[in-house]
Amino acid sequence: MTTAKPLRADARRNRDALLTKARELFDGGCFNLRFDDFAKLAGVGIGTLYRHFPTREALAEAVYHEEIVAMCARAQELQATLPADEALAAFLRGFVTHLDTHRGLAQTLSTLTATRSEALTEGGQALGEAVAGLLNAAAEAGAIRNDVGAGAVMMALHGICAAYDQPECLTDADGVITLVLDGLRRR
Amino acid sequence: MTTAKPLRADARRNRDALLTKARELFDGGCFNLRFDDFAKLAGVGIGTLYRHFPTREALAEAVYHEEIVAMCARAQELQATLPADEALAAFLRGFVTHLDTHRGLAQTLSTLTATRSEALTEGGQALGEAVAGLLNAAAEAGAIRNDVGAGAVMMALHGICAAYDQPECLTDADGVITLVLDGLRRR
DNA sequence: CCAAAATATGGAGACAGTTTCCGTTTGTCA
DNA sequence: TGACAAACGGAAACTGTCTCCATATTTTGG
Repeated sequence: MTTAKPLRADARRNRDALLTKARELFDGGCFNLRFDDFAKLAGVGIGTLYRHFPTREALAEAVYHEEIVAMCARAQELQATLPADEALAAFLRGFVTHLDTHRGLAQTLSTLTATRSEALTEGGQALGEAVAGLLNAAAEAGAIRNDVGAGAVMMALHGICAAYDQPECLTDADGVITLVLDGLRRR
Repeated sequence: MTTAKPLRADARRNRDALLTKARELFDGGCFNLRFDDFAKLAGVGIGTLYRHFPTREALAEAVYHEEIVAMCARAQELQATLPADEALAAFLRGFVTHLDTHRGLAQTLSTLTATRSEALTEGGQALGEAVAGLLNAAAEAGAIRNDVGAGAVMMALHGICAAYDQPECLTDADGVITLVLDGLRRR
């Protein structure tokens, strides 16, 4: 999935420039900038922009994808260095923190990707698997119940992402995580 | 908020036709139908459509608003007829059920309203207050903890709404509700 | 019941953002 | 270094959105 296409040097350069600029603008909260202006801002022609990212959503997806990959890596890392239940808690809390430091990005991505796409579902799945890994490990260690799946936890996270524009959200986000962790604890 | 404008007979008729058609189409999953085609479908001119609902989002909001009003009424009713903790549980479970029977609508509304608006926030607040009412009653009755606010529960619900397009969602949605209810229980 | 006033209608056309297309430029490989 | 392939840029065509106003409908008051 990562290979299969040896991109020409300038093409890669442009693609990266677009992606970088996109992340920057998205993080700043610009989600409906004119598409051709965006090309200008990134220093490439409109045609080039379109060749790399046929739609506004494709661009968002690419950024989103990078984000997911980083998240999954983090899950892996935590799982390898902490006890199962701590890894799970750390991941979930870290998720909220990350979101909080990239509010703009989160908000923009959730807006821009509202029209569900294949790539998006796929990304969600990848993240879901990472969460499932954390949950399974904790369940096997006897630290949490095993009758509620990773999908449920993903939904809760999704809720946090989706709501990330209200003022008091950090408190509420923490509340959700608390509810999820407490709800998961074997009683 | 409900009064203040005695609408002319034909105006009301057209408005209702638009709203009804919108609900029907949204429920069927059509969220990016051409706006002028939509007008034709509802049997009115484009100008009329625009006069009543200046944007696509305004239309979505109107439908969303009706939905919220119904939800709030339900909360009120449950609260009046059941013990606090049962009312809360019934409301949350009912929420999922309702969503499940109107998948298309839920999905469309969440897509269409991704660009947050004032009216939307307002609607969310109304629903949030209804949930807060249920929570407070249950907390006072000593059935649940009181250190997690309604906002957190709202976020979880939001997550359920937002994720409502995956195949296995009912199970996961139930999982979320279970986690929330168990997480809320005083330990 | 009718005329005047008020309100609403519809859709042609102006407009803005999107997307295609192709002549030119840049990179690659032998 | 030359020839070929890949990528570039942006003018122009296209597509959906939204405005505007002459026409039609409803309401009001005499």
